[in-house]
Amino acid sequence: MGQNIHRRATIKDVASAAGVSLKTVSRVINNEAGVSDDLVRRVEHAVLELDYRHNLAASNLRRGQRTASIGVLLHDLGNSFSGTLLRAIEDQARSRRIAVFSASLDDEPEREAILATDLISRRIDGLVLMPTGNDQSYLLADIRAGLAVFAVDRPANGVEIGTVVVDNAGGAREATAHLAARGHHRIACLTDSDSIWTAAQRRQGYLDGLTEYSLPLVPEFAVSGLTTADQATSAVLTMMRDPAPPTAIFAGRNDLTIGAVRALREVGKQDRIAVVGFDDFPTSDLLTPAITVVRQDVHATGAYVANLLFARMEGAVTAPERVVLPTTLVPRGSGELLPT
Amino acid sequence: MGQNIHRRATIKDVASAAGVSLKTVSRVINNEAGVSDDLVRRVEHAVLELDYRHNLAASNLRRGQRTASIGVLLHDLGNSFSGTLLRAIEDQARSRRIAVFSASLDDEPEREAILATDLISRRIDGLVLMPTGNDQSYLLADIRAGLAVFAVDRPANGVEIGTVVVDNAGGAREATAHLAARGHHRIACLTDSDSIWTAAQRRQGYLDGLTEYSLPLVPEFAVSGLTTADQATSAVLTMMRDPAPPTAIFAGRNDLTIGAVRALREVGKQDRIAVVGFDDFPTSDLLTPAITVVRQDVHATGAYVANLLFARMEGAVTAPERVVLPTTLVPRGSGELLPT
DNA sequence: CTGATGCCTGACAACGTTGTCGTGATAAAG
DNA sequence: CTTTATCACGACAACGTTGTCAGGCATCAG
Repeated sequence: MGQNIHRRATIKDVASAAGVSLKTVSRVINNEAGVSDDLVRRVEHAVLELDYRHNLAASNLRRGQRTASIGVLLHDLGNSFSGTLLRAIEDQARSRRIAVFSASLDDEPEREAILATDLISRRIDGLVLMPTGNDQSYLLADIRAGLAVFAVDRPANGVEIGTVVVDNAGGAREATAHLAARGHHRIACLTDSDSIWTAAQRRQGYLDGLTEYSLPLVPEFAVSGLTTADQATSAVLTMMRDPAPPTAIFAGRNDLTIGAVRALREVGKQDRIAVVGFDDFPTSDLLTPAITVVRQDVHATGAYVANLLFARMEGAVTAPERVVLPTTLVPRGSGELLPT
Repeated sequence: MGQNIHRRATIKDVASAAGVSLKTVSRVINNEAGVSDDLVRRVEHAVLELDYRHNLAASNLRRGQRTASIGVLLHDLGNSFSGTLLRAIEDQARSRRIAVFSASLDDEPEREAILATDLISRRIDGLVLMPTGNDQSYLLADIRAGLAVFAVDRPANGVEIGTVVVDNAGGAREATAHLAARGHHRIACLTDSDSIWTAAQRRQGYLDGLTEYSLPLVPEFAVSGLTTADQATSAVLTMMRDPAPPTAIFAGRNDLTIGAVRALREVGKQDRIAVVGFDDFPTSDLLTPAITVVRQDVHATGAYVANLLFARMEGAVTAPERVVLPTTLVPRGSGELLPT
């Protein structure tokens, strides 16, 4: 039943307790054939007796190569987007008994490099990365050494790696067109900093939508650099003071959508200004009006990239390609309000 | 600049490239004093030349003991509760350069044991666990061997370990009292299965609240075993068909709250039936009426348990105790509706 | 010039495990 | 009864790293 010593039992301890050699214990632990039933029993008994726990690090060292672990570096594990991605990847990892290291990058390139190299020191077999810096070439040598790396949500730079993204520009274009088709001429656009690839793509899609309907771009209504819901709220409040304010808003991320809705509530215009948001959120159907969104299937994205990763880890040789998953516009009310 | 070989460089390779001994390379890598500037330069050059990456597994094996990694086993990394906990723990880990393994348990005891022992094989130094099974005694030997373990959100069984929970019963009691104080006599209660500790605690708090106001328990209104929002919706719809339906609802988890709100919308009673939910959610202020909730500070909980864990890992010796963090009732409207 | 002192450096063993190979015993075949 | 094949088991080295210790060299005091 274990003793009070602090040192953990090793196969050496198990071996002497069972009166066999190291190698025999190793064989029993790894379910190798060719050990008599009697010895198997004695070893198993000693294992329980000494609370022996296999040391995977030592095993991996000796066996070389694989550690059956991967790293997942995303924007912020606390938000539902990254959380859902992580969960989807984890589900694929579980069935293969692969352990998952995860961490948040918070859009800090330096952190990305530190965390990635730390994980590489731990000899992860694979890495799913939501690139933050504009240079991932530090991964080159490790990729050559056999590390499987895939980018998700955004492309990487300086390395040719497989990438899974959604059709940000297409979804944003569709959202904008959806509004324009209903007669809106002054459509605002809220996005995060252009240095964030998804934000830039969505803004571009918005511009495409305007072009498609021959609508002029009103620079004051196309605000980028919005990081938080609160910033979106004040941006919208500012616009609403314009003599000819927008009659519709395209919000480039769910927190910005929420910020925009708060602003419209504040000025009592939530039933008159149309809103389409990029990215769904749990209670979007419960707001009044319910929020029309461009939905991306985050879980599917995670599952997709995980499958690519594990296939590569299991030996598949594929050229690095960019997979673009589709988005879906979900009309719920807010996006179907007509201009007043 | 690296070659096309697949084998990774080891300090041995670096040593021969730099024309020094293994040990000197090791010294340079670990920033140990007592190496001449000339050799340091030569070694550093060889390190870059060969794309050498330190092998932490081998290092840990030799150094014994610590791996500077922890495990975090929570209910579901994809939901915001677990996600926020993970993020809070990760933030504490980061500053200590500790890597985090994480996984979801989905309330499956078997999975808990498998994942925990897998992580122990990898010699994690610490573990934060949201216990799922009713027996965590399998951790006993590892705790004796020095593994730091803390439970979060729910207590563990079969082991005496430090635990951080919120005042589920107190918060639920307060919510119920809040409604009763406004004249509600028929208050419904929606909770998950009693086998889930938090659910049972919240139900108990509800019962305490009824007792405090000398209200009778109407069994049909106190529904447990609700797992999903949809189940909450249908439970509420059923109640609403009662000749004397509840005038207020206490929902024991945020998804159940959302399910209840959907049901009330469906029967057009969202402005007449009061609702208080346990656990806040992002848009609770944007619904009409805005939802009154009992809030727990999930990030603080995670930070708290992480600090306990790291303090223990750094040598603090503390008796296993249960920390109960407070909850806050946030009135927003739905909980202040008066009985009709 | 000798001995002591200090600084660099490297040889070696060890961490816990497993692959390789050899040994002895037993069984099957001649 | 001898030869060969088969089987169970163990000795040993190695995975990549670092702690220990000893040796070489230069410096400095006597």
